[in-house]
Amino acid sequence: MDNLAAIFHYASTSTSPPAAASSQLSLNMANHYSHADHNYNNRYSSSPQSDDDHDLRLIGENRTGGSDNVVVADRISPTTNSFSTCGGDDLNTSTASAKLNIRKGEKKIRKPKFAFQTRSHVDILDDGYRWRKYGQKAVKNNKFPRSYYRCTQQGCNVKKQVQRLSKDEGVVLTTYEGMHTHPIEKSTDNFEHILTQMQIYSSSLEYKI
DNA sequence: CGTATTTGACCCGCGC
DNA sequence: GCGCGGGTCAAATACG
Repeated sequence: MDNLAAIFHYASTSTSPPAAASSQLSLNMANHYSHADHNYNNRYSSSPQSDDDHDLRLIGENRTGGSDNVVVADRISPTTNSFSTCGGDDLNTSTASAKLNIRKGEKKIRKPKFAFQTRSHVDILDDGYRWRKYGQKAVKNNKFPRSYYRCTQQGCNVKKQVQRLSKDEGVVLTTYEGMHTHPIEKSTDNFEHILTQMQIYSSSLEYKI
């Protein structure tokens, strides 16, 4: 999970204020994809294909405008090494946040966005949160539509976009926007649970030593 | 019957 | 100003 740690570090050192919120968001992201990893592998563990050993790779930061930045990561198969780096082309962030309305006297504040490319056969990766779909749009130069989701938790304004790349149909690009204001919903049988148990176990070991 | 999804309309920013 | 593309709304529909 070195790459995941790299993403965490990268995001937490981004210039988008406030740094604390950014750090927490990136931590959320790490949680997200820990879950995605776990569920994905569970779901396809019986698959004869062996390209389920994914790696999450940070492929750059897409910064447009003042404070709108997108951390783009890429989950690749180390066996085939066949990831595409078309995130910059297909992720149009110049207008993605244009709808963030400004009321009178308010300054335009763009939330940081974090995008991940995931090599997956399914569009919807189970990241542990409950999402409600509120829109779908055709994307230019892409035969697959982009889906828009909002976190169903009341008061939590986190959004995500999911789209499959037409350049590489095996790659799903997920863009998160905002920060969850609540704990993850699924509490059992997920990677975070396992991680927690591991931490408890390791700390108890330290205690014994 | 309550909740989630679908989908066309609408809004907004941007480039020409 | 106009058209285009992206993002959101909300009524209709589907689903459990």
